[in-house]
Amino acid sequence: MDKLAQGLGLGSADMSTISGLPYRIADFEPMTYLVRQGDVAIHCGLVVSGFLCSSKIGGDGSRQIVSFHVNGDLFGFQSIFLDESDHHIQVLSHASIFLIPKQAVLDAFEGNYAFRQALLRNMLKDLSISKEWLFSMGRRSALARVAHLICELAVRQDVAGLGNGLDYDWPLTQEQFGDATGLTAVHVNRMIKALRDEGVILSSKNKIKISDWPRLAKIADFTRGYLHMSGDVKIL
Amino acid sequence: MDKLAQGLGLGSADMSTISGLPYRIADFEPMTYLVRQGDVAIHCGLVVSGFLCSSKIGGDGSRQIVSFHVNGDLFGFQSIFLDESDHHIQVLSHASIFLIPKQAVLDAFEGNYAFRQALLRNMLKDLSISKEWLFSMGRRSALARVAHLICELAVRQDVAGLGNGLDYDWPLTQEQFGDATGLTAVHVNRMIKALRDEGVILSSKNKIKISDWPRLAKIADFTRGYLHMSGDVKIL
DNA sequence: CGGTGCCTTGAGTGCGCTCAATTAAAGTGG
DNA sequence: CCACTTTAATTGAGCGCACTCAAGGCACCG
Repeated sequence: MDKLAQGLGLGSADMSTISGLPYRIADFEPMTYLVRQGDVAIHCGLVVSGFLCSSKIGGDGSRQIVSFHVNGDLFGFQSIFLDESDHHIQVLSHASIFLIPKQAVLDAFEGNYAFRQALLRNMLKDLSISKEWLFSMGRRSALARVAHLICELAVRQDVAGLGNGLDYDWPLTQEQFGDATGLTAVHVNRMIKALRDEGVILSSKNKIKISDWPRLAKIADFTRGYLHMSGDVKIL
Repeated sequence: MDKLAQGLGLGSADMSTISGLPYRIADFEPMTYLVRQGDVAIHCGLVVSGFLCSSKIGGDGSRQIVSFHVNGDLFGFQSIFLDESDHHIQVLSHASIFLIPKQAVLDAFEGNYAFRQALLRNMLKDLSISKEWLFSMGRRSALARVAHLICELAVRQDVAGLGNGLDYDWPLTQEQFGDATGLTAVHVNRMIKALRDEGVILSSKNKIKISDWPRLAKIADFTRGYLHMSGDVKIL
């Protein structure tokens, strides 16, 4: 619960504001969908623990992951003013989620200073990450994109209190990795191999260890500014 | 001024809230930068008239446009909680802009219901568009991406009260078009030619006319849901 | 111990890029 | 009003990055 407050950028004193909401906590199995594209979403969410993604499916069935959600992240707010969700929200690991009814979110947004500020910060961060991803997709090579996402998740998982800085649980299959970077699973595999051969990472199925952060960051053209993290990051 | 209120989704009664802010209106020449990546931004903005873009420059100098701003759009809010801007904001046409000091934005966000709601809607829209662009960049072909941006700008300019639905002023050079779609100017040129040859658009240097909207939307895999427009659109 | 998912690697193809040259359009100054 | 400059659009030729299709390996799980 304290980690949660931290993740939201709230002091423990403010936590009453969050726990004052008519939330309910629910646990989910890996690969379950919280919201499907086209559904009418009734809840917004806050990740207590676990790893989620939002994705869009195109007319021809192709899939693009558009964001990840880790501990402390708020998500699902686009649907506040939109009846049908224009994206999926999917749990990728075991996860515990605060579910907050849409109307309660709007009420808290109006009535609760700490929540309002937290939501604003969260949305600005989300927006900033989206735009960095846009840059990645448009202008970075496959190798740089793969390296960049590894860097981003290292920092975000670290800030979320997971893993050990340069050494963390890798939450994605190569298929999902490809869906997030706009690549095919096959090509993601080759890029990971290239990074391994270069000696900048060590990876096994569910783990990753960054053995040469400066070089990886260089390959990725990674700077953490866009993550809007206030500090307390072990890396760099 | 009424168009402005409309763009913000505010009734004319609420306009006092906006004009109560300590704004100043400034006019800008095409191609001027309002904010540069790395600058400390002191203002946020609201487009009264004109066409702007936000862009990011990578370590190697490559450029990616990450969003456009048309009449009624609020922009530059990422810098509220971030000292240095992580992107450029550039005026592409002659433009009139409300400039609102950062602190006044925060004050209005706390003290002014209409402004708070407008900002929330604006950010959700911005986020939603970013994610649609991510899908475009990751999963759509060059032809579809080009077609998709033509569709998006048609609808947005239409809602902003510009142009004539399917017939509007095209605000971008092919270089900029490429920067927005993650393509080179040369390839954008070829894709436009393909759309012209297909008979779905007519284009001259500064104008575009969509001669077959259904087929263009089909090629683009375009649906306007993600634009969060409440209605009043001539197209479709 | 067979099944099933995921990772890995190879071979060949094509989309979008690079480099380069030409044309068209829009200023700009004499 | 016309030479001159500059910026944008257009088109061609060739290349390479990432894709597709395909086969095999490895680990986990019934």
